Amino acid sequence: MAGVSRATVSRVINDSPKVSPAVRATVEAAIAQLGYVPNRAARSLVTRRTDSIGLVVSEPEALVFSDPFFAGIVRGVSGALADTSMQLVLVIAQTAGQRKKLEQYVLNGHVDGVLLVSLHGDDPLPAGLAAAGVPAVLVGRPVRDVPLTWVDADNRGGATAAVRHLLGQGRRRIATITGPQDMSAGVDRLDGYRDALPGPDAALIEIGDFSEESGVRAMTALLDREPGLDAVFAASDLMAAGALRALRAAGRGVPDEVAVIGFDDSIIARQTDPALTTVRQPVNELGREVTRRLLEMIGTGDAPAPGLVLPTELVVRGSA
Amino acid sequence: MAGVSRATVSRVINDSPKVSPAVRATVEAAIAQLGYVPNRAARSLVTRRTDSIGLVVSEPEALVFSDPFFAGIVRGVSGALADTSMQLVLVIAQTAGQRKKLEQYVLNGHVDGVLLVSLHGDDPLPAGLAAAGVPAVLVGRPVRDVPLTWVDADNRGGATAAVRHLLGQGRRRIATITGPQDMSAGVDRLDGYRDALPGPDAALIEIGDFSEESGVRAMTALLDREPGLDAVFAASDLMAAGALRALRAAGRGVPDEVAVIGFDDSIIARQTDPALTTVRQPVNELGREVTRRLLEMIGTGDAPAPGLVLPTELVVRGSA
DNA sequence: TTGAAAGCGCTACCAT
DNA sequence: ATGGTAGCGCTTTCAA
Repeated sequence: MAGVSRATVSRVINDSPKVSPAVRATVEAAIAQLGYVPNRAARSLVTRRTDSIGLVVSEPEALVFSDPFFAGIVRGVSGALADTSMQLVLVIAQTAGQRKKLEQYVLNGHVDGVLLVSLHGDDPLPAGLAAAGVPAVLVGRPVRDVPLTWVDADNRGGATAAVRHLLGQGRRRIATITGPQDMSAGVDRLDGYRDALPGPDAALIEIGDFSEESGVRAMTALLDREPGLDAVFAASDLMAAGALRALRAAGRGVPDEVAVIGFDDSIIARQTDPALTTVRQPVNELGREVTRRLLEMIGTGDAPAPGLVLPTELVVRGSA
Repeated sequence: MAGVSRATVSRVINDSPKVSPAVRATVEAAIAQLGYVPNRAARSLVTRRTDSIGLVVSEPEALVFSDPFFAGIVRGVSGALADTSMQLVLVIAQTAGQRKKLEQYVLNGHVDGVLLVSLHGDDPLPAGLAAAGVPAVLVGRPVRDVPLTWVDADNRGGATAAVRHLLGQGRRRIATITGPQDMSAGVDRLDGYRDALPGPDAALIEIGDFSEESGVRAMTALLDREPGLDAVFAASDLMAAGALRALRAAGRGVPDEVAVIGFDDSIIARQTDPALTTVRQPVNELGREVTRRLLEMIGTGDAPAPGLVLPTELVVRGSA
């Protein structure tokens, strides 16, 4: 229609500098009129790029999706991808079989790069990706050392700020309900708690899994063991909500008798009674930043930059 | 490696019946040993299929992601896709420009089929897809008639059940906070309310947008207009939570003075004080079923089956 | 600055 | 039941 060769059309589409302005205009007009859209598969076949990135959630628990954290990440990622021609492929593996397929899929160049979310310490995927040279960025600091970039919220600092807030209110027996210790978010938030409390008491630490039920269980155990506690820092809002419930069941007043702080500033933090004092993470920025890094890696093929920690912020509400 | 031609390998991979068992075994062994995975782009180029479906969220509000409803859908969809070779592509369009790109993307065969979520009445996309013959299934009944299949929860029945529950408790001035009236979930839940209340009073109806803030606003307006109301049915848990807050601010006791029922049975329903009586939707099944339908349409190219309504269930907690 | 043509890896048709 | 091979739509040399 434009009276030029396929090669020229291709150059126009790919913004090649060596096309005369006149020809470019003609071709663009033809493209517009025909509503022509390049065939992705054909292009992909020759360029060996797929123009898509995978958001990989390799997590046995179905929990992740309901998690506001994940929702924020998706929003950030998709926002950063919006004015790109990149597509977002959601790759989810819950069973062992699916994880195997996932690995093959990702390692075989079906996506140009990978964003890894909700990593557990024993997951072999990051190392595999790094070894295979697949561009990949982690959402959250890896527990074990991996030659991949990552972006994380300042979990440790946020936890410390939370505990200091409790100390500042005169609380002296401050317990904590941790996240899973095979995830950096779990480890770091516990480390932050320890930072603020020199010589912490092991009896004041109970391990949870971020879920509300685990919060109930942990709080119950803590009250049993340490009836004199006057505050608790939970490593997730969900666990804090569970703790609230257990405290109510035990007849303890919040925040008078026991102060409670959560983590995430998720939507439930404002619904509990009293509303949760909590630590906000910049989830959107996190999603944006991991995407930016991944796109850069894909573009330049460059070595991974060092990890980046984004600041967290204490949000004070009624529970502490 | 197997000592056969590419054609035979292709037949093995595509489960062609005309391959001798012996050869098939040899080829499969070679495939396993080489870790060979077919190139998706090349295959796509010749088959004109992409082996991926799009989950299209064409919604100006960022709200959707935080919505537990959406999370459940994603889980259902990805579950139904798990033992398939289909990939899930998340297509999100928030701005007008993105919506335009989305339309082109989808209409140009970049996915084999489309799942549409969170549809507003004025969205031209469903009709466009139907006209273009792109397999598509709607999550939720369309407001305007569209020649596409859909699967929805029984919003109307659920709302009726909720209001009947209130009537059964002796409530007589039952107000409602509706969802947006350009979405079927908003319309149907209002219709269900009307079904249970012969000759409803327009003063008892206030329109919201599913968000918590709109719940606060609507409840405040209702109290202002109808101080004598003794119950309110909100078309979402978020709005119910907002209503709870407004009621507390107004000094009304829940459920004694005013009973409250929400919709969705989302995670916040158990966190509010009192916990929300609400209507549960089978989100997971919804996701599964739309996916099943889409896969069938893609497979057979068949005409759309009639819409399907999945039952909802009243979950009684403290607020009513 | 433009065009001709080779091939990307696969499937599907036609032979055998 | 198997192999040979054309060709899917595009990008990218290489020539002109």
